[in-house]
Parts: sequence; C-alpha cells; structure tokens
Amino acid sequence: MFESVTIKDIAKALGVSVSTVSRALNGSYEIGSDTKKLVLEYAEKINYRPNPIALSLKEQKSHSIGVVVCEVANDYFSQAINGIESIAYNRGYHVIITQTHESFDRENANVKHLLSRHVDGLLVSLSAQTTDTSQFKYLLDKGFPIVFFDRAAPGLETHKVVADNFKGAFEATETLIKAGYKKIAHVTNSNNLLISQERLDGYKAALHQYGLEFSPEHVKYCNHGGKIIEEVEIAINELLSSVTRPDAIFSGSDKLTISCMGILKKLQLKIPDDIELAGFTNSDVVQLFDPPLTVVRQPAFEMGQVATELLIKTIESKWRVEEFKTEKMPPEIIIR
Amino acid sequence: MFESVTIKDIAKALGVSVSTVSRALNGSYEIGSDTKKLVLEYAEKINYRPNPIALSLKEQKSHSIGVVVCEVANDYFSQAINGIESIAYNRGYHVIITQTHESFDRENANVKHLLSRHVDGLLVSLSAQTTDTSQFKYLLDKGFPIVFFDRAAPGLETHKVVADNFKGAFEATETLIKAGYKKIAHVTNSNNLLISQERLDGYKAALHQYGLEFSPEHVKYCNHGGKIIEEVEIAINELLSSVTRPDAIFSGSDKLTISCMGILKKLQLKIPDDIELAGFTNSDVVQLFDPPLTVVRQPAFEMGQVATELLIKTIESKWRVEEFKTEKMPPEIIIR
DNA sequence: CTGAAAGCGCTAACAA
DNA sequence: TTGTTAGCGCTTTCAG
Repeated sequence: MFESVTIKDIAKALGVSVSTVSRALNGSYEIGSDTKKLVLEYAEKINYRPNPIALSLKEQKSHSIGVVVCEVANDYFSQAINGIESIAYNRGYHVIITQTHESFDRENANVKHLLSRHVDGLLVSLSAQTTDTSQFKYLLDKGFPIVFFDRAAPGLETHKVVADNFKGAFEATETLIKAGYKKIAHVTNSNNLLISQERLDGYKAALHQYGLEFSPEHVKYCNHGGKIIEEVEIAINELLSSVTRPDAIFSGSDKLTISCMGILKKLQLKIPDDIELAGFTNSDVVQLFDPPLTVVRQPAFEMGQVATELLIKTIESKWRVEEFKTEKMPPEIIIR
Repeated sequence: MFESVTIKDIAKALGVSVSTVSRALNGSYEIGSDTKKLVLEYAEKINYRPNPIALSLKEQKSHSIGVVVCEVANDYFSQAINGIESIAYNRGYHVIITQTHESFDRENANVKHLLSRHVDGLLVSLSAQTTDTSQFKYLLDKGFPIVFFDRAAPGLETHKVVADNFKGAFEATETLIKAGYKKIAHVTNSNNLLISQERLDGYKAALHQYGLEFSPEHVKYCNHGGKIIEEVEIAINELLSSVTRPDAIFSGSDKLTISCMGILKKLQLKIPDDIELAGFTNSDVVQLFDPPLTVVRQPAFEMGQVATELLIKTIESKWRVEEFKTEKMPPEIIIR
C-alpha cells in the first residue's frame, strides 16, 4: 500500500514503455485505445497512485498550500481552517498549517519555511506584531499567489477575504448604546492590524451617531492580542479605576472577549450587572451564557472556503492575475 | 526568494562539480577544507536552500507527518494540533491535517491520501464510526509508523498517547455523587471508541464504590459524537422523560458537553438547579460559567507533543521499532 | 580529494 | 501510435 508501484513497474509488466504508460494514464490522445485500456485496467488493478513528489519535482509545484495563522487553538481560526481544508481537500491540495503565535519573526520564518517547501500559494492572516509586510510584497511582485484572510495587509495588491468589521463593531456598539450604556470602553487587538482600526472606526461611528462622546482613554490596545493575559488585565484594571469608569466593554477579538470574561469573573464583577460585555467571538459556548453575551460572529468557515477558492484560482490561472478583489463578508450579530 | 538556487548554480559559479558542492554542503569528510569553505560561504551568501522535494524523491521520505482527527474546530483537537505543530516544526517536519468528520469512509480516504503524499508517519485519532482498524494493522505490519492519540485502536501494537479516561470519569462522577446527586446519567460518544468504554467504566466504578446502582438506561450513546445535534437531543429527552429521570448528567466528550449545555438551555433547564452537568471538555470558556461546571480536562497540548515525539522517534529509528508504549496522561479535574 | 554518472518517478520533446 | 531520452534537484557510488 505504501511502497507504491511506479509507472516503470506497469511498463515492465505490460511490456510497453514508460511513456506509453504515462500517456495512457494522462489520457493523451496520441495513444491506441486498446493499449490505453490495457494500461488503465492494469493500473487500476494494482492500485497505482502517481507519486506526487516526483510530479512536484517535475512540475515545480507541490499541490500544497501554506497557511499562516496566529493560533490554531482559537475558535475563529480553527473554524476557518475547517473551511480551508474542506475546499483544498476536494481540489487535491493539501494544507500545511503554521502558527505565528503573534510574532513577526515567527511569521517570517514560517513563510520562509513554507516557501522552501515549495507551497504553491499562501493563505495568510497577519500576526498582531506585523507592521512590515515587505516580505509579502516581494513575493506578490514576483507573482506568487497569496490570499489574505481576516487580518489583511493594507496596501498590498492581492485577493483579500475579510469580514465587515466596521459593520460588526458598529452594530455591537449600537446594541450596547440602545441597552442604555453610556460609557462604553473598547478593548482591542494591536493597532497594527487593519481589523483593529476598522473595528475601532465602527465603534466610534456608533458612538457618534448616538451622540456619545468618544474618549481615547476608553480604548485599550492589547498588542499581543490577548496572548499575554497580563496585558488584558492591566487594560481592564486601568479602565475600572479611571475616573470615567466604563459601564460596558466592547472587545475586539475572539481571544480578548474570552480573556475579558475571565478577568471580570476573577474580579468578581458580574456581567451585565456590574459591567456589560459584548464582543467579537466565534465561540459557540459563549452563547450559552446566562444571560448570553451580545456577540459579533464572523463567518469563519465560509471565509476559509472563499479564501481557498480564490487562492487555488490564482494558483491555477494560466496568466498572471492582476485583478484582485476584496471579499467583504457580513458578520452575524447575535443580540442577547 | 522562491525560485530557489540549485546546487548546480553553485557548482557553475564556483567552477566545481555538483557532487563537490553536495559533499561540502553535507559536511562530508572526503573533501578539502578550503573547497568546503568556499562552497559553504558562497551558499550562505546566495542564501541557498536545498529543495526538499528533490530530497524527498531521493530519500523516499517526505519529512511530513499526516494527522487524522475528526474535527479541527474542537477545543481538544485544536489544542492537540497546537502541540503537534510545536514539536514537528522544531524537528523540521511539516504537518498535514485531515478531518474525518467522524466518518469511517472519510478516515480511510484520508489515510490513503496521506499515504499517496508519502507522509513519513501518521498521527491518528479514530473516527467515532470506526470499528474496522485493519487498514492501520496492515500498515503497522509493514512497519509504517503510526501513533494513536486520544482515540486509540484497541489491539493494535503501536505507540499510543491517551488520557487516563477511567480516572477522569471516576473523579467527575465521584464529584457529582459527593455533591449529593443520586441518579447520574452518562451521555457519551460512540461505543466503538475505546475512550467511551473506559469512561463508562470509570463512571460505573464510581457509582459502585459509593453504593449507587448502575442502570443501563442511564447511559446514552451518541454515535456521531455530538456532530448531529439531534442525536444528543433525543438522548437528553429520553433521559428527562424516563421514570428514573436523572438529577445529573456526566458527559463523555468535549462536543457532547457543549451540546448538552446548549440543549438544556434550550429546554430552559437551569444548571445545576434543574439538572446538574459535568463532563469532559477542553474549552476554557466553560470554566467561566456561573456557577462553573465540574469538568475533566485532558492535557491536549502535551498529548499532541508526546505523540509527535514518539512518532518522529519511530520514523527516525534505524531499526524497526518493536517495543511500543502507551503513555497514559493524567487528566485535570476542575471541580466547581 | 574531486568529477562523472546513475537513479529516485514522472513528463514531454524528439525519433521512429 | 509507440519508444527513447533528457531533465526536474539531489545524493552517492564508482572512477580517477
């Protein structure tokens, strides 16, 4: 089963040449239909599988796509990977996952590693630390297929699949406002990330629309995206001890929403009685809370699928792709 | 950066032969130290990276390991994959993830797919549907490296990394008993899985030790492991409407614990007032519930790491490995 | 100490 | 229609 038969074995067994076998297998027209049938049947019988490594060496492509995410153990990303895998599998690509753990250096190393593995394209969600995207620019300039999803690099010309972060943030904030909260803080991811900026903008826009003043000290950036719990603790403590102590928090990422919940619980603050919380998350469990949280849920699975489809299309395009689109997918807002 | 330089380019540039370059690069002793230095420095300068595909073809190994799990979007498995990836990355292997979605056919197809990709070894957690493990037996008999983790195949001689399911189940049940619950039901995964049987045994043992009678109608198997929500709903409804309506449920898997919570909530039953729930889960969020659940948490990350270490050791072993161990890792029980 | 050449499995240009 | 052969990048015998 795993010490596979080669085209050579078939050729020998059938007394034909390897090229004949190859042609038969690849459905070339320049071959006698009886020979073809013979080869095909025999190949089927002995369960021949072409060696993808040899093919890769020949074709200079590996039929694999590299994925760069910050973390697998994250509801958003694991769901997105599920979507990625579902498409890739059906298209005959395999998926190589790497994690940055929000480190720029690790991101660089991962990309290099994947490239040295000759992946045919990259599906990337930037690390929270990343500000320098020249590595990606360099590759894109050379025509290497890259699709960003969720955390896209601003200013780079390529396909991007993102959620409508502005809308999600706007609606979550609006929900809090309509529920009567007046001092809404925003705990968010690193300002390096475009998604953070978009979510901040949505938050601001909602405040503005409802006549609430935006105060900068109500925005706390967690530069490690909540990976370091202390940074979230500090943020929350600062908010709670400030003169303008917020009555609600809108959190800007999956990990942060969970972290905030944990910290508030540790501080023995009840949600929503002592302080209200709403935020981005793809955790299904959060919706089981009583009372449940108002959450913004990204279509992670679908985003993974769409990104993978775009990537494979780019990879398999005969000509260099010059027209890129940004798929902005609607988030789902689940109001308590 | 990605149209890599080859050994040939170096040879040409330096006016030596490819074999000399190869030898220098591989630190062969049969080479002049000055030639060696020359090559090494030049290779460094032009940032030469050997082509792993060519190496694979040559060595007949791919430096990749295949992972077969039921689902990525599952806290246990995503954490385990995190552990797998952490070890594999450092050892120069890449990880190819496939999902069975609890289907035996898909499991088979995935294994075939990975094999045709010439992975050097397999990390497997069986699907809930699997009863026939002859595919794995066949491979193992041929000396192909496979390590099972979490859901291991009974009767197959190979490394296994599992949690102490008996202990975890025993302690969770014991906790419920000590809290005064007398009619404790057990909602669990497919009976095909060894882990289900072990967890059932732990549950039974606890009942027995505390003088509670075991009643078979209190055990509900969900053959799709909670993937199909209806099957869990039916199980719960049956339990609730039986004459011996339980006062607590002990759930046997990550997905089931979450599903049970959702269903109970939907039925407007309060935990623990109307019915108590305890179960296996690796979700961090569950611990934020108020009151929190008593949960059994498997050392997923560590299990992934240990399994990967064992696998790589087997792969790289010069001789066929004949001695196998089963690492039984302690679960963590988090008592509310 | 170094080079030439075969071979890993496959495709495709070239010959027949 | 079929066969022969070169070559993808690399290692490794075998000669020198």
